[in-house]
Amino acid sequence: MLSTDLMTVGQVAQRSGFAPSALRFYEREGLLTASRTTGGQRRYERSVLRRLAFIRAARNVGLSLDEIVAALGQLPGGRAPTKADWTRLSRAWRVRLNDRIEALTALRDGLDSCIGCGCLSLRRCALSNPADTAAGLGPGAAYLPRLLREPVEG
Amino acid sequence: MLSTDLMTVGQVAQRSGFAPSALRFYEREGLLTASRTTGGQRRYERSVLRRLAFIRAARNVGLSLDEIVAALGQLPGGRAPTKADWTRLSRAWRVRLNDRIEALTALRDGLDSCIGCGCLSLRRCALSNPADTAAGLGPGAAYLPRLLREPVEG
DNA sequence: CTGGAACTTGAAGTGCACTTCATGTCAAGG
DNA sequence: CCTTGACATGAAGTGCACTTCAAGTTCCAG
Repeated sequence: MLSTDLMTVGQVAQRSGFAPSALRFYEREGLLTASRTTGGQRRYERSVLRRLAFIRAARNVGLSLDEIVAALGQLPGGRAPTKADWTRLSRAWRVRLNDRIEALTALRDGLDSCIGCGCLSLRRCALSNPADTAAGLGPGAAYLPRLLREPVEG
Repeated sequence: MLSTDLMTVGQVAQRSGFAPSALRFYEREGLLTASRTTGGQRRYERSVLRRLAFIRAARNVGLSLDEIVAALGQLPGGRAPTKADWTRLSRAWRVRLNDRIEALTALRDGLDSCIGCGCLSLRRCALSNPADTAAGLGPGAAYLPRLLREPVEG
């Protein structure tokens, strides 16, 4: 057992569920920091687990690592996030989640109505046929929830 | 105007919202077929638009191209899908969508309870700490496909 | 003090879904 | 016929998020 409460990569990996290679990668990318032993090995404070939980939650919400770096940057350096910090982030995430849920639900309901209407040709239903009915509205077309459409040129 | 109802890549691209390079890529990957002019240029039948709509819908549901190839393979060659074909596919998709919706909803509710409970440490709440309870889910827990991870607006 | 697991690094590899590039050919309006 | 924009090809590149590899070093229980 280690003499301090510092953790090795292996321990952090086990406790966080991230692979050691991911932890090193995150450090290179500026998402994590770690102190070093005289021999050069990483030693993590326990707070890194919170940070990793934060990172995982953010990934689950759909943020890219760049966005997470930005979000972490908004939490004033070093110190634990205040309730205000957390609330602000949470609110932004909540919006994202709601958008996604809404988009997926719309898609699912479209699918249901497709089954219901029995449109065999896949020609009329909104789910399968965005291009023809809405060609004038631009690529990717209309009925598909905006969030679920590809970022095609505008 | 072309003498037949066949379409060029450019036209299909414009009508479908997929880039020409994507259409060529899809052909290489076996998702599409096209006839050729004597000069070797691709000519698409109009049905390709249905197929592309199908592909887009499948992508929106979160299927990989490999999965889409498999799904398309289940539609007996050439002929239009029967109601049974469509129902079977739809059911599978519906399950996927429900899983996603459920996961996101759980995440959002976790977020809500985080705000509500004011847990500043990010230590106990379900949102920030899935790792301990779900480390077995694998690295990064990237259950959100790239399609669902769009940049934050605003 | 020692053996071996765990750690270090930079570079390269992986997988997905495409896009871009270089170079050359085709099609159709004027 | 000629020009020009659209099309063809294979190879290589992109971006994300990591993982794997090779070769060497460190830590610490026994």
